[in-house]
Amino acid sequence: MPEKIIFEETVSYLLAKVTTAYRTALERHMGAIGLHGGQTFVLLELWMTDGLRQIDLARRLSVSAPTVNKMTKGLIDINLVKSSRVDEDARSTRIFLTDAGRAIRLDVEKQWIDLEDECLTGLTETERLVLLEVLRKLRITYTGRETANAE
Amino acid sequence: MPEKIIFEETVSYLLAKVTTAYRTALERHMGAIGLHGGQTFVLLELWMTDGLRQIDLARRLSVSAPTVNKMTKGLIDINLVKSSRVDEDARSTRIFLTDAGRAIRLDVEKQWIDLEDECLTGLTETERLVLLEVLRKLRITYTGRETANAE
DNA sequence: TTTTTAATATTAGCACGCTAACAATAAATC
DNA sequence: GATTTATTGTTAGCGTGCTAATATTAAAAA
Repeated sequence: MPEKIIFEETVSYLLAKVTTAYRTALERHMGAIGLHGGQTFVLLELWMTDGLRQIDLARRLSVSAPTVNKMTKGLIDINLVKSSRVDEDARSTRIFLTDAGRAIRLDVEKQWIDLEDECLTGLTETERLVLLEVLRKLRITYTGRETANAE
Repeated sequence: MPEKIIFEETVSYLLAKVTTAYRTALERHMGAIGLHGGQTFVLLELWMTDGLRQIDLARRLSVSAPTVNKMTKGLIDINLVKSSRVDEDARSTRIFLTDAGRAIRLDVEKQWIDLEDECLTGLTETERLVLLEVLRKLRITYTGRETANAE
């Protein structure tokens, strides 16, 4: 007999519900300081390593090249980042932070703390630690990568 | 002294990485049977309660009215669902499953089992149970609702 | 050296999330 | 009954993810 699957009781189902809701919360928090969700993660990478090429960002963020292209365009439009062609390779452009791009870090950190507090509401410390570990595993499962700093 | 926040070690950061990757995995699995991620969840609701209005779907799925409008249009285009105006209220339309819309359930269940298996790769049974509980809590935190069957 | 292949950025177009704005209808209020 | 308010669906437009296709340039192979 084929076992009847109950969608609502699967991890995948709940994960889908949470992912949608979480992205909305992220947009709300970052929108408060004039940023969008995806743009925030580009800035995070540039704060670690300024002057990355689009292809580098795509690899570190685990997103496609066109997605990076749009996100950096958005950041250029609001003057947080600028793009420079380099002599070494006429194909690629390097993305550099502007002064404003460096300065907004404090605001992002403040919002991030709020976002994290909201996220942890109702979770015990044990649940938080297990969740961290499980999310790391899920990240590897889906992206095949543990950290952003990969070649 | 302001504590230095390490984004990569927050739940929010990992959640963001996993959400993006998970949505891609969902698209891949459902794409294999000609569906998109969002459409799948509309079907799930209609399998439970056929003939819902768009506003009902929006509430149960915790998404906006325009989003439901687009997703149902997509389902109508591929003939899994049809929309009927009702006498009782000239504003609203009710969404009904077609025969194909009922029939595709078996394919979705099959894909869903694969999706769930992939998701659970590398997790222990304890981690799975804690994850389920935590995801339920996160869902409430972000949507203020525990189940889909809310008014 | 010439040709082929690979790498990088970009454009077009789709799904799915959102908000804002609008039309039509129903319900409530005066 | 007439007016106001609320509900429902829809359109327009944007960000963020994707794939496919294209131009340009670099690297490899012939």
